[in-house]
Amino acid sequence: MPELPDVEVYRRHVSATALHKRIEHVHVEDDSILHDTSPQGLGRVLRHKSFRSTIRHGKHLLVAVNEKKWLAMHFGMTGDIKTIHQREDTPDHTRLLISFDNGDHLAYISPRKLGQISFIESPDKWLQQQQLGPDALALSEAEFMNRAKGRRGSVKSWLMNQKMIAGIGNIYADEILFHAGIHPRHAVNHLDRETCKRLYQTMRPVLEAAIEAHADPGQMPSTWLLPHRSKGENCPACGATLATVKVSGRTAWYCPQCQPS
DNA sequence: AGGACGCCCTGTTCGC
DNA sequence: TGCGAACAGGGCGTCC
Repeated sequence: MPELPDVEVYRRHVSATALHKRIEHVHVEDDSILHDTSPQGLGRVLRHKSFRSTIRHGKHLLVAVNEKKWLAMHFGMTGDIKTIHQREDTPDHTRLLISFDNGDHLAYISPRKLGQISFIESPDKWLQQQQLGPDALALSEAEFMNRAKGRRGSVKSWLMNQKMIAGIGNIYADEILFHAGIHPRHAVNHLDRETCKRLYQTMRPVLEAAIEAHADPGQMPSTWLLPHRSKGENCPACGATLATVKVSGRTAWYCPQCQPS
């Protein structure tokens, strides 16, 4: 689930429920999710401290312990963040459980263990090292156009390339292209200026509306592609049967009528 | 440079 | 219905 809108929902949740509380226990259920740290290292840094603030960049959630220590969380293809109250059962696939002194716990959930957690010292420096592009919601039209310039390859793989723009994955790339009326395989460098602008101007409202819907497909408008991406379903705009094509090794859902190649 | 592929994992869905 | 195959909202490395 975790693309930009999902991670923004997690960020807001952490920000609203997990800041300024004393951390009592840190339990690592599966250390394969740890990157460049250990259960001991994690405990040493977090125990008896509290979280101060949060930042989201693309699909990454960063939580500050102090200016020089940030917990960086990534979720892979499946993941979630939940608050557990008191003695409630911890959710399945909880890989990290952080317990606060008020009895609440923050659970980092990663069913397929494709997520990763690490410590970083400087968000700015780290984002640069990771070569992540600007966050999709913090990107100007001019820079968007600029980044598209001279790129070869399909528009969908360009949108999903985190070094170009951070935050867009398979689902929202499809959603944005659907609303912009662009075929996922269309070459980026063949998009005319107007179409490229339309793509930019579609990206932000789609991501923002998805956040408003709490990144929950059930709360998204039925005019969206997202609730319809399965075999035999019809385009919510024109009724044509939806089609799929492989792009960057992932399945792209699109409407052959509304998004001609 | 960018596409195709395999891989890391495990739970769910698909198709015979 | 049952079972193995294919697939799933990410990203990395390798080969071409």
